[in-house]
Amino acid sequence: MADPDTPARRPRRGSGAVTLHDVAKLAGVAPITASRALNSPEQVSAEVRQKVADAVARTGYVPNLLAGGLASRRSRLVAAVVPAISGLVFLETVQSLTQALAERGYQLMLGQSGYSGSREDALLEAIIGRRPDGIVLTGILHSAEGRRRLMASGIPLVETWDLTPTPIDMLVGFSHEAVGKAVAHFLHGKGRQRLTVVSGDDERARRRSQAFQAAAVALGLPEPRAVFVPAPTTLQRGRDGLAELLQADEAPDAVFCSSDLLALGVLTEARVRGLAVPEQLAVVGFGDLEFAAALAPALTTVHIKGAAIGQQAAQFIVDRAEGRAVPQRVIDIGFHIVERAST
Amino acid sequence: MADPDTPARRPRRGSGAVTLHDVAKLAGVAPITASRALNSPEQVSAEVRQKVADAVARTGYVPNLLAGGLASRRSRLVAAVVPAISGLVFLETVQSLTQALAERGYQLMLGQSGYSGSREDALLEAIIGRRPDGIVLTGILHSAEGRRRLMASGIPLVETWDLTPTPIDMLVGFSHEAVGKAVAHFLHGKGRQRLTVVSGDDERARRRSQAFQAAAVALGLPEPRAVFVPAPTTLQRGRDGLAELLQADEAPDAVFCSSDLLALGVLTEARVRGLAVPEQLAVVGFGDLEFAAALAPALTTVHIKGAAIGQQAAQFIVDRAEGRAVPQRVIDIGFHIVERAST
DNA sequence: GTGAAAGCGCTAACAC
DNA sequence: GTGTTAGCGCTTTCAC
Repeated sequence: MADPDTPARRPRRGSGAVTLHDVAKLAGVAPITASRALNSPEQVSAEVRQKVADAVARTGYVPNLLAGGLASRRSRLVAAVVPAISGLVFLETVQSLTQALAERGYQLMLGQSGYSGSREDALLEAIIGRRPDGIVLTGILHSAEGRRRLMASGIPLVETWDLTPTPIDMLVGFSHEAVGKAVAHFLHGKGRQRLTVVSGDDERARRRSQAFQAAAVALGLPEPRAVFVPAPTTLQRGRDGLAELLQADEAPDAVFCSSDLLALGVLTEARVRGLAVPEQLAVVGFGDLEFAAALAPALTTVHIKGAAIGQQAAQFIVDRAEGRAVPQRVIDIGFHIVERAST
Repeated sequence: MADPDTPARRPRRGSGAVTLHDVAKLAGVAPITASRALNSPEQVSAEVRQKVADAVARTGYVPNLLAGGLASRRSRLVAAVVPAISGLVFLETVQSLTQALAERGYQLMLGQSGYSGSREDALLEAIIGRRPDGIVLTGILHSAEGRRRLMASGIPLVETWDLTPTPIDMLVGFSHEAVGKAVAHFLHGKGRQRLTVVSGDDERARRRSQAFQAAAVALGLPEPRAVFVPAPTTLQRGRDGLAELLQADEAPDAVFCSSDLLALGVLTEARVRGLAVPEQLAVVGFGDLEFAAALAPALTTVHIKGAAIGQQAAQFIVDRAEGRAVPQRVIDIGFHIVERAST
């Protein structure tokens, strides 16, 4: 029973899903009115609001955000890039970011760049191509080309977990150098003399370790020996790290670990070897993951407000996306050493 | 210097970004030809391919995937829903899923439903609205309404980490009941008599625990006492759990924990109390996270091939998205008990 | 192998 | 407060 007016050219058929058009027809209004009833209800009469709501409920309409994003140039999508979620340190940040964004009606897209940065370019293309309302970068961006593309894209960008001297756009982080220095001073203040480091070999962990070593030397201590293990850090690598440190002539009396997981490994290895913590060996971690406080002995560690970083990053991006001014574009969120039984 | 032909009506200006149109003009071809040069190069002459590639490089063109997705009805986006990434058990799955999808040109969108399921509806709307090419569900979907919407959306769906009798669409998982039963048999085989459980209170952990209890009874053992702690599980809750179990008249000689983190807590508490593992107390975890093997004593635990689950889920969705048949829609990936020093 | 036309489903811009 | 029109940037369909 073909319509006699049907043109010869076969029209492109839609996906079959309910569209705003269908809702509008059912509600007896124009599509744009239905759109307003859903997106800016205050612009529309209570009666229309009700009719549209009914039509939505009856049809099971779900707005097509691809179409909406294309038309409005607001995707309500935010991309986050982390080296690898299995690193654990960023988990809290990702979690709070997801949540803070969800509360404001935005969705998180997660990308993993890997610690090496090989897939970085493809990842950036996939991200920029989706025209997210913002990008959150956690950990360094390896390629200069990548930085250029991001700047060229004009998408609001937040760098986190670091305090670079030349931020691309916005930034919420802390100084890794300051962390290294603070831990050296802390251990020195505890009377420790033979400091050492077990660290992941990623760039920021290295910077903490180097600052730690430099500060120790500045305090008149011998230069701390350092063992670097491949990132991401694991318990096993912490055990291996301590084992390696113990091969030297002089036994260390303190270890600074670049992650709590490494520190747990060091604690484990020390226990197995009958090395008393903190009496013979002080152990300091980094991250203050949940388990740090519950270990026995409880782990002294550097606390980073990961949740606050995520929330602030969300705030930055949503403010920008909604056209609000962002006066303060760089925030040093700081850190603090949580002293527990392991030192 | 206004163009005299400019109509009175102000035209809607674009985002200012480079479009396929610009690339095509620069390459001296029609937009559709430029599109083909990028998306199906084999349909186009080498010469055109080169000219388009040059134009892309010169302009820094990044395809707008929102527009492409709207027109082609393929978003190259896959959504994953987990209760909370901080739960750790799903990390490996999410990681491998992200990676497997990225290799095939798809991007992962991550949603967290929370263990309670309160935000679930809003999350589903945000997901379905983006017309992903697939959805991966990890952990149960709480609301029946949610299930209905997902089915109605027609989006390929993979349920994971479980083996429900009535899958919505595709499924890759294992039986939690079988896990509980296997662990009970394992401990019984080791000669343990007074079995107990420390479990998260989420639905699947409960099912493992109940199957564990039922199997113990079937083996002629007394019914294992169970302590349930709020999900997500943590080290501290493992410590608390064991403390509570030890208050009873008869001390347990085995604990089955619903996660490795809980097990680490139990190990820690046992050590603090001078309870020898495995001599006085056998401990079994669940998940086989990286640290399980490196602990002292090394943790016996249930290994789940989280990475394989992620890869298979990716395979399922990509196959469907690209129109390939998926003959086997339900895969039991199994599990196995990794025996280590803690039992 | 290449192109013209017509949308995908939505919203910005302008009327009334 | 509501409607009309014209796109957003891309790809499908059909034609050559």
